[in-house]
Amino acid sequence: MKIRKKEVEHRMQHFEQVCRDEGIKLTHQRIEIFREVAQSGDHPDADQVFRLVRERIPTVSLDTVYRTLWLLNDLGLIATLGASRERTRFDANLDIHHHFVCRQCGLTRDFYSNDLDNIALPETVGTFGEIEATHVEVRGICRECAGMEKR
Amino acid sequence: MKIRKKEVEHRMQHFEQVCRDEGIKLTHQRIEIFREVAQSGDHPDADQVFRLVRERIPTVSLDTVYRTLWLLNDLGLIATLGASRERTRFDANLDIHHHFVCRQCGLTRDFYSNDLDNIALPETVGTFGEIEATHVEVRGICRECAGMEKR
DNA sequence: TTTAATGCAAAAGATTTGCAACATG
DNA sequence: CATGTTGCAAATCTTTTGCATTAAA
Repeated sequence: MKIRKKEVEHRMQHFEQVCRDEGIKLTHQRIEIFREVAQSGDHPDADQVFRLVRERIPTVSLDTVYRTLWLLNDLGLIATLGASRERTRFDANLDIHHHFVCRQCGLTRDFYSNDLDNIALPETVGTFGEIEATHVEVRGICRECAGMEKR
Repeated sequence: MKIRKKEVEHRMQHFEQVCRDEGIKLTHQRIEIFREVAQSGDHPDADQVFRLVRERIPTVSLDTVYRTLWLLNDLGLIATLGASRERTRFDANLDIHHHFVCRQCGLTRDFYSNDLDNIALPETVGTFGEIEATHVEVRGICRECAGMEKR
């Protein structure tokens, strides 16, 4: 899935602006790495970005791709899906439930809500495939990481 | 966070029943590995389970923990959080949006909904920490994996 | 020209696999 | 007792890091 040209251009401009503001050098590699993520609607992983960028810059290295993706993430120019940088976590709670996840330490708490269990989805979603489960993920900062327990 | 004893016992019984039904041997290791996940409300990763189980079975190995966790997952006795077995994926879409994720191939599609952007959360969630973002994750099987495009 | 960024190679980390020894049903 | 399961060690795969070289501002 490709993002339309107009939107990609807009994202590129925002990226260049932020880099200039932050005093971050606009290298050939960074521009192409950002462009690949910006024009893809497929939420690629580091290796996929690497392969795509390599078509245009054959000498690019995988570690530069990793460094750049995390840099872009820290600059708020891109985001990670799900609980990033985390390993797979397991859960024996098989009841329908939802999650609060701390973006700092990864702490995850279950919560329940009949309202959320029954939320209506837009029809578009049905066109993607067969829906099996819907769950709400709340991201934030837990009490401990926020220093709330000290007050 | 610990799950209450009654619920843990219930989970253990279900686990033993499923194993018997499936002809899967109830080894000392499997029982303790399942017990650790069943009694933890912290959604541990493989290494955390390994450390906990090792306190009771000092000779247990990490690879047995991995094998067992995936077995339990395949049996539907436990689940993984987020897009399991997947690497970190990146997204340049910074607008508020939600995701449809195929549990088979990992395909991820964005969708939008004002209703979902503004869902009300139960008060309990606020007690976990500071809420920053709420997003809905729909899990299912995409058209291609379901073989829907062939019909 | 100055400083930050890259590529390389190696290290570190996480997860998986082959196989002989062992425990369960 | 037969077969599935374990532990070990090694392999594999992913991600990160140190450092000399190179390129951006």
